Amino acid sequence: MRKFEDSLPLQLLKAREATMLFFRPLLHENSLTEQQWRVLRALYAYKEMESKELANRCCLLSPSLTGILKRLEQQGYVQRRKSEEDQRRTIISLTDQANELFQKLSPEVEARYKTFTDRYDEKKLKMLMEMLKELSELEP
Amino acid sequence: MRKFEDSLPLQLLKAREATMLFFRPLLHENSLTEQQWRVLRALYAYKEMESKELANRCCLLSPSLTGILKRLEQQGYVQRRKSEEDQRRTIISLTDQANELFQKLSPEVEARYKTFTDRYDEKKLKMLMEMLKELSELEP
DNA sequence: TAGATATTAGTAATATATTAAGGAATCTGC
DNA sequence: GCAGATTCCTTAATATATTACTAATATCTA
Repeated sequence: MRKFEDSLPLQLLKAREATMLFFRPLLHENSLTEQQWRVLRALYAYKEMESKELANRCCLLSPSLTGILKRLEQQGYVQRRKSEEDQRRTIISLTDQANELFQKLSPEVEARYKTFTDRYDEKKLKMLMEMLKELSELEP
Repeated sequence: MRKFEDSLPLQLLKAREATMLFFRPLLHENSLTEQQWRVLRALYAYKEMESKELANRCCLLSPSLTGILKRLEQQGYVQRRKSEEDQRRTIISLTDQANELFQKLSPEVEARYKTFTDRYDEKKLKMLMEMLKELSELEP
């Protein structure tokens, strides 16, 4: 078997961890988990979404999303309503409070992104993103 | 702020998920979680290790490792002993039963790895691994 | 249109992730 | 030698991950 360190899933995990070190402190200062932030960002980009689409975009399973949304709702960041056409579907959107949070955090997020790209060349980053995208589209 | 899909942590997560789709069914057939398998592989590669080193290599935090080791011990795959020199340290190693598991699983793991490299060019994979390694060595 | 099937969100149970805090063993400076 | 700091592992509490299952609704088919 290949060497332990040559495991691709392990290296992806380590790379992700190293990247998050740049951003996690900022989230933590604002009492947000990584997953909560992912959900908020997706909703900020797409305005409103059904639960299932949100889970797919955020790479979350629906039982996880259920709990995350419950807590985000308690914190006043998201709201839910039932779809008119299909009563099974729930449509989720951001509150004004969440939009205000984005106004407040965006500059700092970008600043930390710059700190990151100061250390990891942007051209290399772009190439990496393309390779990752291709990888993520594979199917067994 | 950048587009939601341009988030590097998200793409790393998706790439990892896509990769695991090749291997997870095999682990599941053998009642192993991803993390349990990571620990077993590390121990297989390094024979025996202290708890702390094991956690570092596997990218796990020690409270998680405590539970994982407890369950692996119950399943008969690992054994623990106290270090002679330093009574705080626990040294972990594989049982014979775990080594037998590797004999049984190795061929199938390699087969699935080949299925993977049939779809994702090995030269590209090598380049990707190098970029990931560089990324994982960054510090904020 | 009744009845089978599929889809969506959610619940339940267990495993892991994360932060904080704990006890025991070791080290350090004095 | 010893008080205080440090290190290692563990527990506690909460959040998330994963699989299996359920309830409600929607769709399809005979």
